Amino acid sequence: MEENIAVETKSESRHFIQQAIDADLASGRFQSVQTRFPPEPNGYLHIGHAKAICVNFEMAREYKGKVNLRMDDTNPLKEDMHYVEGIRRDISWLGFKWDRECFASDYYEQLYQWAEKLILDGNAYVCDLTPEEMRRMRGNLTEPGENSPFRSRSAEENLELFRKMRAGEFEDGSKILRAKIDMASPNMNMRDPAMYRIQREHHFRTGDKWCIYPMYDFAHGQSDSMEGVSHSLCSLEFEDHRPLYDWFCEKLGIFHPRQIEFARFNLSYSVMSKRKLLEMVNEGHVDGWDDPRMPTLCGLRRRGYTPDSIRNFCTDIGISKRGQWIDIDRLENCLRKDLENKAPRVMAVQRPLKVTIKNYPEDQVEVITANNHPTDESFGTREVPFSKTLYIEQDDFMEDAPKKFFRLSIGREVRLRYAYYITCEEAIKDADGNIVELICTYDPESKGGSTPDGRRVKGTIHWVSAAHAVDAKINLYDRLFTLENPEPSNTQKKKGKTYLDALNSESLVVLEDAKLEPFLKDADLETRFQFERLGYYIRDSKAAEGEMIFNRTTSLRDSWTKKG
RNA sequence: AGCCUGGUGGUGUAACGGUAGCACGACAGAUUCUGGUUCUGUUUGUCGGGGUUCGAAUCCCUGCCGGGCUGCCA
Repeated sequence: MEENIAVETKSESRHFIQQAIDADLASGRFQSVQTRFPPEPNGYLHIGHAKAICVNFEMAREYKGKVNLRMDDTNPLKEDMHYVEGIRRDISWLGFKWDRECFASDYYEQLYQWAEKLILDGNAYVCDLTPEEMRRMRGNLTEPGENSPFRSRSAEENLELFRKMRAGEFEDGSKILRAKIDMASPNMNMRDPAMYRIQREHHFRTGDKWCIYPMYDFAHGQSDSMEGVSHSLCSLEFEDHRPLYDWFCEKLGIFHPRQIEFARFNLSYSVMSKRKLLEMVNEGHVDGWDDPRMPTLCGLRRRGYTPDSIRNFCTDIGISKRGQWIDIDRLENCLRKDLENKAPRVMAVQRPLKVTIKNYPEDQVEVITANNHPTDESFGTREVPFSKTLYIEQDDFMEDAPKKFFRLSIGREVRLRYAYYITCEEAIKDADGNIVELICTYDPESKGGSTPDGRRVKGTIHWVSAAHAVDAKINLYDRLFTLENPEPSNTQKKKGKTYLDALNSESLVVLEDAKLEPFLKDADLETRFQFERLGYYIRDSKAAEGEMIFNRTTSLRDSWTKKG
C-alpha cells in the first residue's frame, strides 16, 4: 500500500489555466482558489456557456475552492428574473452546485461609493458629451482620441455632478461618468471608458431605486474582488478588458483577482450567439428556447441529452487560447457513448410496413422475453407480444435488393429480433405501386433466434406486434443549419445573406404513425430509450398528458446507409 | 489600417531547446440475435521563408492566415 503511494505516477499534462493557478498558489499570490460563473440574466444558457461553467466549477473543485454563481445584472433593459430561474435550473441540471449566489445589483451602493472615490482621486469625471460626440472623439483603430472638454473639471464639481446624476437631476443619456485614463491608448477600452450611465429603467431586483447603472467594466472586476474571487476565468473576448479590470482594482486599492481568458468554441451546423438564438425564437424559426434543435441547455435537455454527455464533451474539447471549431458529431458521439451504457433497449417502428405471417396461427399470441440491455444484465428483461400481424420498418424491405442488403426481400430470410426467422413470399402493392404489405412465412423451429440445423441469417430486424402496438408520434431532429458555418462571408453579407439563409428546412421531420411495443406505454418522461437499430429517444417533456410523442435525440451510428 | 491574440494529422489537444504523443473521426479486419456495441490494426501533422543552436513545434526576425477590439451591451 505505502509503496504504491511512493510510486511516481506519470503526471498528467496541465493546461495553461492550471499552470497559472499552480504558479499563483506557489508564489503565494493567492492562498486558495475561488472562481465564479457570471452570466447576464438576459437569455438562456447554451452549450458554449457549458464550457465556461465546467471550467470555473472544475477548477474550483480541483483546487478544493469555491464557486459563486453571479448574475451580472447591470443592464436593466434586457434582464429578467425569469432568466435567473432558467440559469439556476440549467446549471443544477448540469450537475453543479455553487457555493453562493450573488447579484451585481447587490453591489450597486458599494460600486457607487467606489466611483466617488475615483472622482475624489481625480481618476474619474462627469462628461456632458453626447453619445455621438463621444464616439467621434474616441478616435478609431488607427487614430488616437481627443480629450473631452469636460475632462478637466475639478473633483468637487465632478462629485457634485455625479451626486446629482444619482439624484435624478439629469436627463437619460445627458451625462456620463468616465474613467480618466488615456485617450491615446492603443487599447480602446482605456480611452476614458464609461463607468456609469443615466438610465431610468426599472430593474428587476432594485426596482426604481437607481437611475444610474454601472457598466460591465466598472462592475465586473470589483464584484470579483468583493467576493474574493482569485481566478476570474472568462472567454477571450475580455482579453482587451483586462488592463481596465486591473486598473480599477489598483486605483481602488482593493483585493485584486486574476483574470485569465480562454477560447470559446464554435459548433458546426449551429449558431451560438444570444442575439441569434433570441432572433430565431422571436421569429418563430424554432419553437422556443427549449426547442430540441437549439444548442441551449434546456433545448438539449428536451432533446434527450444527458448532463454527463455535455460535461464529458466539455472535457473532451479541452481548453486553450486557440479558436476552436468543433464538429457537432463530437457532441453526438459523447452522447452516444454515455447512452450506450444507460439507455434501456426497446423495439419501435418509425415508418411501419405491415407484415402478415401466413403460416402463423390466426389468434395466437406468444409472449417473448427480451433483454433490456445487451451486456448489462441489471437492466433486466421485459415481455414482448408476438402475433400473426406485425409491423416492420419500411427501410427493412427492398424489392430489388443488392447483395449486401442484409434485410428482407422477396425470397430472403431474416431474423425477427428475439423471435423467429421469416422469409418474404410476396409484396402487395396499392394502385400507385407502393408496397403496403408483406406476406411472409416463418420457421416454427427458429424460435428464440436460431434453428436446429444451425443455418445462419445475416440480418436481424426489429418489429412490433400490430394488435398490441402503441401509436405514437416521433419527432426526428436534425442539425438546424445546412452549412458548417451558417455565418455568411463578408461578400455574401453584402448581397444580403444572413445566417438564416442556411436554416435547414428538414431539421424537423414528424412521423405521425410510429408503432411502439406496449412496454413503452408507461414510459416516464425521464428515461432515454434506445429504439433498437434506430437511435436514442426520449418522451417529449412538453407533450400533453398522455400524449405519446418521442423526440429522437440522435440516431445510432450507421455504417450501412453511409455506404449506400 | 493600428493594437491585442493565436496558428501541431480531418478535428481537438500534448510535448515548455533533446524520440512529435494522446483522443475523436476515417479506413481495414475480428466478434455480434442491433449494419449498434466491443476488440485489433492502419492512416494522416509542427503555416511559409530566414536565423540562433550540436540539436528548434519550442527562442529570434519576417511574411501569410484566423480570432478579438472603434456600445452610454455584457
